[in-house]
Amino acid sequence: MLNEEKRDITSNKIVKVAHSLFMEFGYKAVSTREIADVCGLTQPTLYHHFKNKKALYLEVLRTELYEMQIALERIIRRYDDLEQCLYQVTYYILINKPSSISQMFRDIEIEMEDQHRKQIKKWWIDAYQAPIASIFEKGIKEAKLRNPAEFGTFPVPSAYLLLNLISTKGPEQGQSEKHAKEQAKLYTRVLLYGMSFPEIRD
Amino acid sequence: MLNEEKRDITSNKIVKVAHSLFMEFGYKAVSTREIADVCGLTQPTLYHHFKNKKALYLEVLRTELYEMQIALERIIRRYDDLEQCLYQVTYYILINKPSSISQMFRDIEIEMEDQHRKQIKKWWIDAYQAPIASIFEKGIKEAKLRNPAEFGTFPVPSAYLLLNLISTKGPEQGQSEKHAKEQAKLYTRVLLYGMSFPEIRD
DNA sequence: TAAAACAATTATCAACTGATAGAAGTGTAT
DNA sequence: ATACACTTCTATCAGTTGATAATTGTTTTA
Repeated sequence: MLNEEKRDITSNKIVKVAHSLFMEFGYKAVSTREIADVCGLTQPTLYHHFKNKKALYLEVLRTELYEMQIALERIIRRYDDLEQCLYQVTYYILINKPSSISQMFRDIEIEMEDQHRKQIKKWWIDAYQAPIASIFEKGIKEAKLRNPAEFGTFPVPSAYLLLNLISTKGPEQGQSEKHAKEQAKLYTRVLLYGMSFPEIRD
Repeated sequence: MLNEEKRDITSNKIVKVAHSLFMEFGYKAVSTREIADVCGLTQPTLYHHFKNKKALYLEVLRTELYEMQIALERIIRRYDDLEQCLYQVTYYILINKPSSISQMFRDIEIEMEDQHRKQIKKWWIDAYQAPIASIFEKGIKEAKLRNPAEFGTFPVPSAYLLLNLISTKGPEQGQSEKHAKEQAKLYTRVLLYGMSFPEIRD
């Protein structure tokens, strides 16, 4: 095996393992030794591949957010119907991000320095905010959604409404594969149509 | 000053400080020395008032959740109208819990042992889930909300819909006092009436 | 094949973690 | 005033943290 390949393989494995650990337990709660152990490596080896723990976390975020951006843009391109599109996006995030978004926010806010935060924010906007906001923007243009000026549902805040619904995991909500479909359906329906009886809206 | 008073004062201060630190940075990221420093005490003093770090965290949760329970029950008793009640509850949580709920979930899930988790879950249900679910239950009984069997909006899942909307804080949402009112209004309206044009609902 | 480049190791570091023991100080009660 | 209870302190512990230096072994290149 070439050294170049070897390096890539190891680096990718580290990033992959670090990703799952960081997202589940948070930046501070995961030690570099834990990551190395799961990878079958010794801890100093991580420092051969990444400058320090923060650099590794940054790389985790970069790959994570880039993959999400590609996936969401593909879904949005594929589905033209507003409700269908929202459902697919919601389902994809539910399946692929088991409760990692809020953890991410905290770690970015607390553990990262300003210089990195700006870079991460850019990645975040490209990956989540912009794609999802574009769905709502289209819905508004096509007059399928309420007047944002009256209801406060501008594209970007609307994107966060959806993301908030998705991202927090309650103390007893497991995320099975079929349950995710039901949840995605519920989220999109409530977001679009609300919980009240349509007949008695004043 | 009586020794008894002194002890209570110190204990309360520790709990109060620990509360703000734990909720902002998470259980693992906050050291007992940090808590002691903010209290103007030395670290071993904490161990005179609490058996260990976990016991302190438990006490923090207990007081926090109990206060929330009292407050929510009071609000629900006061406001009879569904929308008004949801708005007030949302506003209260937004003001008093700056993004601490999701952090709490994580810490309970990850850092606590099973025996404590069950106790905490009970506190949680009494403080958040049951009161908020009761609002939706009433709305369903009064036929102000959709048929849960068709829409999936049973009282308890509905409560989590609201809590999810409230609890996650995006990467750029500050929580000023006036902004909280707008946000609370937006959340309740969207939850009840949805984002779509009422006219073109099929 | 020799040497240069590279990956991964062992050994180690200072700083920090939660936690304990025992002394010192402070207030209470007889 | 003396004895006691209680609060807080200093000193210290073993374990863990992120990080570095020097070494070993492997691969690539000349």
